[in-house]
Amino acid sequence: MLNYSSKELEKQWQQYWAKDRSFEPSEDFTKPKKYILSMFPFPSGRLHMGHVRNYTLSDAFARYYRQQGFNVLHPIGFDSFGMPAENAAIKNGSHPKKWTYDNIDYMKGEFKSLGFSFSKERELATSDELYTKFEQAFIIDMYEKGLLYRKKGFLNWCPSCHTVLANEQVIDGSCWRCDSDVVKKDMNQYYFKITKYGDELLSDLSKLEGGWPKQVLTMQENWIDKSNGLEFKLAFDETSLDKLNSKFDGFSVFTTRPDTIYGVSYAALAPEHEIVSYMIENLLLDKETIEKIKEMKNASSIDRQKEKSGVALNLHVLHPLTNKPVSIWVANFVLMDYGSGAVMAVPAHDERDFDFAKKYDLPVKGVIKPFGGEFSADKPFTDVGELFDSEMFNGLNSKEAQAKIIEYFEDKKIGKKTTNFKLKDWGVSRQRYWGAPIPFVHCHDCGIVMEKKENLPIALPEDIQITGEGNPLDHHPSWKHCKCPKCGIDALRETDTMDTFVESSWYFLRFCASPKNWGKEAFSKEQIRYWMSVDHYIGGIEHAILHLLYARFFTKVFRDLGYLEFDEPFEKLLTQGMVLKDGAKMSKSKGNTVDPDAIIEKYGADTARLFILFAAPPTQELEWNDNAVDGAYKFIKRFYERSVNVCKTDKIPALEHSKLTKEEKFARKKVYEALVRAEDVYREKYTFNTMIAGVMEAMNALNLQSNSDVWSEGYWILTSIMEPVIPHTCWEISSQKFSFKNLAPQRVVDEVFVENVLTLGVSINGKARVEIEVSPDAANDVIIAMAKESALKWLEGKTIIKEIVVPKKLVNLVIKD
RNA sequence: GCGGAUGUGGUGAAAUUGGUAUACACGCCAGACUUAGGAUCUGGUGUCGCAAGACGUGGAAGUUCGAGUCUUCUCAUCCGCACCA
Repeated sequence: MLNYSSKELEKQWQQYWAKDRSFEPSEDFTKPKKYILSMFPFPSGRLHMGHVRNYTLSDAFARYYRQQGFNVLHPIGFDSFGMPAENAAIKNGSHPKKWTYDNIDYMKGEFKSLGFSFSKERELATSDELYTKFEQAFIIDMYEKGLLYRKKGFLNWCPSCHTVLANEQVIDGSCWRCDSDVVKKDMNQYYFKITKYGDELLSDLSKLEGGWPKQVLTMQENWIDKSNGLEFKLAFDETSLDKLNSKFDGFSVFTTRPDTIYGVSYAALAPEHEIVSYMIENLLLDKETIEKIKEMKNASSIDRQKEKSGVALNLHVLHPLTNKPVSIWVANFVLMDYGSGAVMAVPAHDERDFDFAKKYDLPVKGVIKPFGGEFSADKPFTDVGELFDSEMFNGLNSKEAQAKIIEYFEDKKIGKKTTNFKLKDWGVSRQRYWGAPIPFVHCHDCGIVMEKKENLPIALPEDIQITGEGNPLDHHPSWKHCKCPKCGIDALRETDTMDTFVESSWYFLRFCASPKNWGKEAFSKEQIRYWMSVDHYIGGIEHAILHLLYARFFTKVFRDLGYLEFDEPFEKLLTQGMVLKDGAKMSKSKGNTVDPDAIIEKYGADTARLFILFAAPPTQELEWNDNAVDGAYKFIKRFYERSVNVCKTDKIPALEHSKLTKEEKFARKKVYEALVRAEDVYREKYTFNTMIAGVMEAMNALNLQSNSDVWSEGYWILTSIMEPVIPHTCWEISSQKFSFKNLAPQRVVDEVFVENVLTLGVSINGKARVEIEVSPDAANDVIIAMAKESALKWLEGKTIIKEIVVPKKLVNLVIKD
């Protein structure tokens, strides 16, 4: 009698794997490879069930491909810069570095106790100085290429985190991390020129089709949101020019509907537009108007969306085609950071322009009517239609007119075809301590100067005061004082640090580098060529835009810098569902968390892993169920204890199928069915739940017979299938019984699927009625005759009008009265 | 509003891709063994019905010999984006 004791058994194998260095990738680049990557964690302190699910999935892939003979890279690291470390410092006085690395140590222990087959030697933390060193070098390269620049802008500022946020980090007008209302602030900051890659980031999404979930592709597409249209200038009339002291001769606008241009009845500027600012500064507007504009500017983005409002500026531009005067307004629905911050307004054919016009009683001039219908000024007509009141363009349909009008503007050199993206440049400076310093120096004479690469890394000082007020680097007595790398005079270091999403934008490349060269280079082209791209990338859907977009951007930049030779980093993306308890996402505030350590303590790692993979397919939400966890434990226990029926052997037993009993044949069939299913699951479906169900069925079938060769063959295969899921138990069985020989590719034996009797369903008018047993080579007319005989009771007094035989499945008889 | 998904027993979920709906597991019911246990084993378990049988994959229609699966419409839930000119 065997006794399953998860604790001893698991510990023993974890020690074996550590000692044996079982999971280190080989440096032999002639072998076929698989790069299996799960999104690395922030070292928050302890793993939660979402992590466990994530790494259980990647581990299953990694172990499967190792069995199949691939050279597998399955690394892990820690995305270890970031605000929670600093917040912990503010709260309880610990140093962010200590807090971070203590957490990392603890979490590494958890990885081990879960039996994850990560490469130990390639573990890294992005806050390691060696990592910062190469990152800063890349930043310098990007600056030299003009892909990083500094400018003043209206930035998203989180008053609670005391730092700026990228557009991607503002969710519904709130901070993605702490949920505070984000305000706009006017300040200097560094930007990555991600918009330069807007077109490619969009068009290359098609290369990912099939490999990435559709949802993620759509989300990225919507985020980048490209639109084509016409950009042209609206010029002020004489009176307005005078009013503005000839400081501005006009402003440019962008439209995707040039076909509606004859319907322009006013134009509107964003409250932040430079012309508006000029008028306010020079008191060209009355006090009341200025107040209203200030109100618009200060409104939160949510308030700003509630109701349209605006004020007239008493300025006019001339319509570019008709030369008629058009009044200028400031409107809250015009956004400064899209297009040029100004729009031509066509209330007759645009919902927003219409609402605004109604409120301020502005003219509505229709120029497009439905085909075969008339324009009505009651509501905007936004569909495709036929142009009228549009001079030489009358009668065209609006689609054709768009192209013709753009052409006309280009001919006359008064406008041009333009593409606009909703995607903005990525603002990366953060006014916080625990991040990678931006490696630039401000010199009075030379301006912004790059640090010399040999001086990298620019490391963080450790003796800092973290109070939560202001930027600790800025307040440090000596750190920022330095010499200008160019001219040598006294200068100041940049005290902003980088957004932590910069680190996660290239960590998957760093993993490709052999650790023995980590000090010398970030990675080599040869290593990258071999390991990339990532074959399976597994993580949460919450990174659909942020991390995955930035990582794609960096890949393209690195390609253009000559560091690599491909366009997309992640071949296949698997986005796992959330882990729920009582129908809600597990969270500390709701008090519905399940601690992985407690589950391991009670049942062992294999139970946790089995439950997680069995309870739901990976992309779906997973509802935690204590009873079902118990069930998973019982299965493993049975699986282990019944291995007493298996004979020790180092090759798969040869069985003479025809001599076996019915039960023995059935057991073999179930075992090989499970194998076929497993191959399918790993190759394309990833529905581990059905694979495990198959193994359970096979176990149930094995139990119905007692032939020890059938047991041995069954376990030879089942332990191989299950090793990626419950590795400890399977290594134990495999070492006891098979000297590990079965942890290798398995061959499907077809003879077990050959039946000497087929059971067919007989249905009448598509309705299942009885079953008949026929020989596999029975002719259709014999089958039909048998079917009729078996179904006599339903056929009495009816006429059969059609007979259908579906081979190996069923017979359908169609009857009528 | 736009976009993406999902909807099957008491529960988590299967269904070889148009061929006998509910595999596997949890739960529940009954029984066996008991050194009484939240262990193990055996059997049962979609709904209605004594039964024969009828009904049954959110709802309605359609295509088909045959639909959970395909088509159209519709309802509900979840997620993402949202004044983008």
